[in-house]
Amino acid sequence: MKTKATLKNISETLHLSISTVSRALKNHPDISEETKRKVMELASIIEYEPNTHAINLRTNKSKIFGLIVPVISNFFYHSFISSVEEEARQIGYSLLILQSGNDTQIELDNLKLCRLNRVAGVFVSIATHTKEIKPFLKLDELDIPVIFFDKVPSFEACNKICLADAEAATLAAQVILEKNKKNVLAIFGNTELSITQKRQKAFSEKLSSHPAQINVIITNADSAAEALQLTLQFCSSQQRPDTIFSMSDEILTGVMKGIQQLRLKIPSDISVLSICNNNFIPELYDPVITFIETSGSDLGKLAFKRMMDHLSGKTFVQQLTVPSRLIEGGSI
Amino acid sequence: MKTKATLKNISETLHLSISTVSRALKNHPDISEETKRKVMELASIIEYEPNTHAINLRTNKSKIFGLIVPVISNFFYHSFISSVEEEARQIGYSLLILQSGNDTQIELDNLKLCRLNRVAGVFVSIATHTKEIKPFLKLDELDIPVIFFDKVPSFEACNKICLADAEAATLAAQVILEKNKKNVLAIFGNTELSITQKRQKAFSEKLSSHPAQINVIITNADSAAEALQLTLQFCSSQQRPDTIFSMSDEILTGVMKGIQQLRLKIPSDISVLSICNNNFIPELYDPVITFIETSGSDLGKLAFKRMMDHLSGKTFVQQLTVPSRLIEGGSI
DNA sequence: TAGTTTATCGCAAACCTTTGTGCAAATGTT
DNA sequence: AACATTTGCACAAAGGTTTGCGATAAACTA
Repeated sequence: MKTKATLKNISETLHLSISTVSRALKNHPDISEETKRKVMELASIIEYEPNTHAINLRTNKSKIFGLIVPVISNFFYHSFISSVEEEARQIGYSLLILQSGNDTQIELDNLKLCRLNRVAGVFVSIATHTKEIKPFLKLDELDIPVIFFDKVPSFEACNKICLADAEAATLAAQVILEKNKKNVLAIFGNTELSITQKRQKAFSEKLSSHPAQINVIITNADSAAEALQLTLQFCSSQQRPDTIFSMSDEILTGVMKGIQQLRLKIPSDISVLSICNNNFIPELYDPVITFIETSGSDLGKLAFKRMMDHLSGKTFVQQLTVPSRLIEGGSI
Repeated sequence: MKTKATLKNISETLHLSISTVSRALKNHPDISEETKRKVMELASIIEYEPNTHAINLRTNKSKIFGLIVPVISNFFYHSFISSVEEEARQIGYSLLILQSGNDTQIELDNLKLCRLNRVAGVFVSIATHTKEIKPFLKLDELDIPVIFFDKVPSFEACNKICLADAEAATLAAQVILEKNKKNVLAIFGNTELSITQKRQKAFSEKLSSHPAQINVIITNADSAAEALQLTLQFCSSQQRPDTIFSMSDEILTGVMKGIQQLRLKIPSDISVLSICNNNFIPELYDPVITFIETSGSDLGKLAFKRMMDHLSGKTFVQQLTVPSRLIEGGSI
């Protein structure tokens, strides 16, 4: 005789109307204390749980945030997701996690999923080649806030939470200047990525603005393997650089593998400086690598805060930036 | 005049009933070709999309899988999640990702969320101290399959997909024997974890079953930092071990940091062997670390297949194991 | 006493879709 | 021509909850 616990069920047992039961459970002032007591008691006994789907249908919303990223197997997104999940959980929301695989079509499908599920909001880091942002704006029309983070569109009127890409690179260049390094091998990422362009530009400008005579070789690597090759190539000869700068965690791993292979000692033989998302990769090595942190979890917290603002009505558009900071290790 | 695209809306425009429109869109044989054409045309024009919440309410299901893990910031769960997400996406399902933080109470909350959202199924790796599995069985009663993976309860009658924990350790011991190593420092994880116990037991048994005189030191580390300390402690003296065995990725990172610090050469000064979830950590080093793979993504694929079986009616209970295999690097 | 407020609760619509059943007209069968 | 079948569609209920409004009776005011 396991009858489903519904408002209707309770109402029939107690000879009340459905609406009265509903209001009683919500502690509505229209309902007498006596009735509330009875309703709550029975509800607790039969373990009543409101039907989420019915509520969603009624309210045309759900207590779920959509989160679309190119890949979740990535240090940065990883810490971002963790951080957002944590915050969301505390206010009773969950995360619908979707990978685009950096494929614009899948991204569109994912976006559609968010729409169909009437998610409360969407966090999205767009695929590399995504140009069309109309589909994203479409969500905004449905009252679903869209917060872009990290990989954001160039379109102005939308919410963007970014890392201080240029600033991090400038900071790195500054460290190199302060440490009085003269021969730098700088390895950046794929030249098509805007983050690469920004960092490369800022890095070069900062160094060239300085009177000191610094020899800088700028290179680009698409993967850790390529970074490894570059490291081997440029560090094998006698006049190897005194410093290697890496733009990302991934590149750093390639660089470090090369350094191990060449049996170079850090920092006596060669110095290393990198931009990283957190201390995980830098602390794998001895000495710990000095790096500029561009924190994924900080970004997550900020993005979440922005989302909350939106949900509570502060719907103005804003572009925010998470500052980066130097974390000293012993590699430079 | 942006009217919402609903069946009702279409039906009114076309002077048809809602049910006819519904059936037309589903290509029901009862509806004439002519009518279908008109309905589909209009539906396409006004971009009709069925309301997921309404369907969910009707069917008492949703096209979402719940996935509960202690933490997502973990190599293993990470690759597991990625793999399941990928498979799910291909059949039009999504993932509701929930972290328990290894806290039994939060785990219960998450479970409740899955229940309330009427997820299609749940993948769960339970928290360390979770003993009570009734709440999990409750989902089964609601026709929501529960697939336990990795950290599974000892209770018999449930679906479990595990790694071959003992087998991996046995395989490791076997490699050590084959390579004729004599002095082994073995670092396992927290002794309270069942995975530690299983691996430690299998490892010891395999080694002790062999007639060769092998000197083994079994130690335990709760973190990478502790593994680092153990490595420094046991390898500083002249009679250091000829081999270090590590039970996990995390421990391996600690060991490797110690080895770098001591400037030991691999494999001439010391050999290294580890059990790892994938090639990520082992390939960070030079030479690449030889390891026994216990693949998270393979586990994910298997768990997903099991879930699909359940959803298509093959509801028998089963315990499956993902085999582990040796991936040769150059560290032993 | 008549009119007004207050407390308590029910009615019914709305959210949108799916589906069993009923019904009329068109077609087919002898 | 009389009956049986098929075709094409509509009606209505069900799924569970929320909420504006109306209704009743008790308590209060003048």
